[in-house]
Order: sequence, then structure tokens, then C-alpha cells
Amino acid sequence: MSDFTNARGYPIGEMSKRTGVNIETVRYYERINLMPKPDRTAGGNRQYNHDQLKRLSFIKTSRELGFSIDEIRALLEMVDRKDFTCGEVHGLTIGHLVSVREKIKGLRKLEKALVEMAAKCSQGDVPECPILETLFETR
Amino acid sequence: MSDFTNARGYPIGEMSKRTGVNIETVRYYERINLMPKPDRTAGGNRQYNHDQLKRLSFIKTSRELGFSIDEIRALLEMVDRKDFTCGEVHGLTIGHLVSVREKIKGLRKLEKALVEMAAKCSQGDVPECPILETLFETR
DNA sequence: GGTGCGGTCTGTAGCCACTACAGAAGCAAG
DNA sequence: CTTGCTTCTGTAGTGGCTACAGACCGCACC
Repeated sequence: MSDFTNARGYPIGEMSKRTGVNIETVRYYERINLMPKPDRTAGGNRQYNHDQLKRLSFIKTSRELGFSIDEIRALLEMVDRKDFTCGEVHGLTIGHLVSVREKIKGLRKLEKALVEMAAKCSQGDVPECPILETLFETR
Repeated sequence: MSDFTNARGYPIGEMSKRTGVNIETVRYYERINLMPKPDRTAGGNRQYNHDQLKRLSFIKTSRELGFSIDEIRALLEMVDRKDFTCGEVHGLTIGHLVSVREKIKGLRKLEKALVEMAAKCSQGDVPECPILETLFETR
């Protein structure tokens, strides 16, 4: 088992394991300039440093929180330029929270409609179904 | 103003207006064999009939309820073959309901995390932000 | 019959955020 | 040096549309 804590840097697989981001996705993030181009070994393999590990971790956490790539890019650009205020970051977060709440609202409505439809259904063996009838209603 | 109730059939724009499905999307549904190939006028324009209008309406309603194209395809194939039971349709609906509920659960968790993060934030003018600190925490 | 204008045609490319290959090459342990 | 895992580049596919370009259709009006 290797020790990556000294100056050798992390290969892409180690980055993937530590962050839970798919290897292909790490390379994809590089291609779209969300991750910087890392150093390479003599043979051409990527070698990441600890800052880059932190950055990838940030991206992963943010994605799990539902931020879009563009939202994450905005956050990271502020960080890169060291040119942001806590208020700005708060604003971005709240904006995202609003859209998450809207999504929940939409799904709740949808849940309700599905429950209502399913309740009408006898679940029998017959080829007549109130669910299909509901769906086929002309608007 | 024309009257489409007689035998002339509906042009694609009328289908779009009546169902709320984008014209491009109607053609897309035909390409992926979700909608049948309609009749054509002498000049080559599509002419739909009332059954096709009902079918498109069904698709639209189902999409709004969050069914995937493949789920809708399954429903429509059962209808086309006239070979289904109410129980089968109920099963598909419940399966979908379960996945909707999972999505809601996920979003709720996410909402909670966002609220917690935002609460820690002073919203001040300073370039220090607990939100970013949280996001940058190594996993 | 001509003109004008909006609807429609086909085909292709783009969107988001990845994911999945193929085929070659690197790298580390034994 | 061999073995076998990891990584490389480049390209194409996913879902569910959407957005063009450039040509053609159809219908009202004169």
C-alpha cells in the first residue's frame, strides 16, 4: 500500500477513491475547466496535489447539494480570485435553496396526483383501468 | 377560423396548441416511435386524427406526472396490444410513486443542509464564509 | 392567377452532466 | 522481464428535448 502524503502527488484513481468522483468525471471536469490541468508524470499520467483534492471534494459536495456546474463554477471563481464576500456566497446559497423548495413543491403535487390515481384502481385482473382513463382524459 | 372536427385532420401546430406539446417535440416523439407516423397531405404536411390527439395528450399528462419516456412506452404498448390488466397498470404507477417519494426525501435532506449552512453565515462584507468552509471540508 | 405570409418540412447540432467504450501505453510488484 | 492493474486519448452515447437553417406548403385576399 502506497503512501501519497509525501511529494509524489495523487494519481487519478486515488482522487476518485478519496472523493467518490468517477475517474471519467474527474477528466471531464478538467476538460470543462472546472478542475485545473494537473502535473504529469514522465510517462504522461496525471498527478494531483492536496489543493486539487480539496477542490474536487468541494465540487463533489456541492454537486450532492444540487448546485449546478455553473453555480459551482461561480463559487470557485470567487474563491480563485479571492474576491468575494460572505454575503455573496450566502446569496447564491439562498437562491439555490429557493429552487430546491420549488422542486419539492412540484414533486409533492405529483405525489398527490399519483396517490389519487392509484386509489381509484381496483388492481383487478380486468383490462379496464381508471388510471389509464384518467391519463387519457382530453385536456 | 378553421374547423378541424370534420375529416381533414389536425396539422401539427393544432396538435401542439391543443396538448401544450412543442411542435419539435411532437416530431421527436414520432422519431422515437412513441407517436405513430401520421397521414400526410398531398404536399407532405402531417395530418393527425382524433385518436392521435388523445395519445399525445396521454403522453403529455404522463410526462407532467414524471413518468419517463420508457414508462410511457410500456403503458402505451399495453394499450396498443389491448393486453393489460388494471393490476399491471397499478404496479407501474406505484413503482413510479416510490421513486417520486425517494426524490422528495433526497431533496428534503438537501434543503436541511442548505438551511443549516446558510444559518451559519453572517452575510457580512468580509471575505470569510462558513458556507465555503463547510463545502471545503475534506470528506 | 398571382402574391404574401405564416405554418410546416428535413436534417443536423446543441443542451446538461456525465458515462462507456476501444485500443494503446504507463507503472509497480514479484 | 513479465504480469496485471491503472491510466491515457478520443469519440460516441445517454435522456428528453430544443434550436436552428433553408426550403417548401397552404390558404386568404386581390
